Amino acid sequence: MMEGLISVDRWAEGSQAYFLTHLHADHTHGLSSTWAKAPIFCSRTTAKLLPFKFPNFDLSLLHVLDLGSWHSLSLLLPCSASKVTLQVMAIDAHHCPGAVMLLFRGEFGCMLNTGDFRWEINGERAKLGREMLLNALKDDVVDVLYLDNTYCNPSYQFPPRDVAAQQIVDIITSHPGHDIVIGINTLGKEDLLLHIAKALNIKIWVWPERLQTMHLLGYHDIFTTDTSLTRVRAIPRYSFSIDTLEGLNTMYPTIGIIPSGLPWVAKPFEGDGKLFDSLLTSRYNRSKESSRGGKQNDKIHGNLGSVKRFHKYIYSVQYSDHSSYPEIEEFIKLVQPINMKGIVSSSSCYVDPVYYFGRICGINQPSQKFDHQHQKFGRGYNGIKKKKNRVGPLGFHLNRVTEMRRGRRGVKLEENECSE
DNA sequence: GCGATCAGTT
DNA sequence: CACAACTGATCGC
Repeated sequence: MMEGLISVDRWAEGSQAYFLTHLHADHTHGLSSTWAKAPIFCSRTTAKLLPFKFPNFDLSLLHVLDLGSWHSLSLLLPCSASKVTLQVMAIDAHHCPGAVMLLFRGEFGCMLNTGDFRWEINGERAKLGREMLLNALKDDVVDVLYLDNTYCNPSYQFPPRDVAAQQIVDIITSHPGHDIVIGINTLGKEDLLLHIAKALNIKIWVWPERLQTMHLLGYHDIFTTDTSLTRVRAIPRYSFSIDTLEGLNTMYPTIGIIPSGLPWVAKPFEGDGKLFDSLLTSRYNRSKESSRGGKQNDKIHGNLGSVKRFHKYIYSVQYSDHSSYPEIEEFIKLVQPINMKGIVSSSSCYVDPVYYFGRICGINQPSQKFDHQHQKFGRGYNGIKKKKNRVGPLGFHLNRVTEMRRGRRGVKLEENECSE
C-alpha cells in the first residue's frame, strides 16, 4: 500500500507493519503459523480466531485494533531513516466476523481500505455504520479509497441480508418434511444462521471445526454437532453440490440452499414447479404479492427475484457479504475520495471503480472499462483422475454412511456423530 | 515437513 | 456465463 511501510492483506517481504482485514483464505495467502516478518494489526475478533487457523502463531506479533479508535504507530521512512507517525482506525466492515475497514492518516495523507465489506443502506445497523464512518472521517479528505469492487457492476443487485435471510426461512418452512442443508464457508454467514435458528426456534448443525469457531465467537447454545437435534445443517460450501444433494435424497428428503451474491451458480432448473409452488405459497411471499396488488406472472424474476431454484433439490438465495452495486455507489458518495482503486484483482477482468463512479467524486473517467490482465491457464492435465477422498462432514441423518457413489468426482461422506 | 504456487471445484 | 472461497496436487526448499 505504501512502499516499504505498510501492507494490507499482503504478506510479501518489505513492510514494517502488516494489517489483516479478515481471516478469509483469499486475504491470507502468504500468512502462516511461522510468521516472523513484522507486527500484524487486526480486530479483536480476528485476533481471537487467528490461532485456530494458524496454530502456534507468535502472538507477540499480533496487535489488536479496537473498533472506532485511533491507534498510532511509528515507522521509519525507508529512504531517509527518519521517523514517521501513522494513525489507523479499524471500522466494522460487516463482511464476516472480525472483518474491518482500515482508515489511515499521516503525512502521506488519508487512505481508506475497505477490505471486503458490505455497506447496507437501510436499517439501524446501516445508520450506525454511516455515523461511525463519518465520525471517523470528520474533516479528513480521503486521498485514496481502496475499494472492495467485487460486485462493482450495475448488473449486481441483490436485497439486504435480512430480506434474503427471511427468504431462506420461508424456503425451510415450506419444506416441513425435509432436511435442509446450507452451504457456508469456514467463516461468515453466522448472522444468517442465527436468524434461522431464532425464527424457527431450532438449533443448527455445523461440522466439528465450525462448532469450535462458533464457540470462539461466543455462540454456545445455538449450534450443535448432533444431527438428531435439528433438521437444518450448515455444511462446507465446498461439499455442497448437485451430486451431494442427490446422494442425500437417496436416504432422506433434503433441500439444499446456497446463499450467494450471484443470482445463480448453475443453469436454472426447469422443473414442474412443485417445490417452487409450495415456496410461493409461503407466508412471506403471499404477503409480498398481495402488497404489490397482484400475482407476479414471472415467478423467477418477480418478488422472489433473488431466489432461484436451479435444481429440483437446490435453491440459490442472494445473501451476500459483499456490497451490491447501489451500495458501493452510496458508499462512494459518502466518502467522496480524491481517487480510488479496486482491491479485487483475482478476477479475470478487473473492474475499475473509477469507470462507474469517477464522476461522483470528480475523478476523470478512464477510457477503458476493463483493465484486462488475463492469465492463460493450461488445460493439459492428462493423468488418470483419482477418485477424490474428500471428507465431507455433512451431518448425515442416517447413522452409518461411509461412502456413496458420486459419479466421476467421488465424494466421501463420513459419519459425524459428535455430541456437544 | 512447510510453504508457495498452480489447478480445479462449488 | 459471472464470484469468493476453498481444497488438493505439485514443486522447491
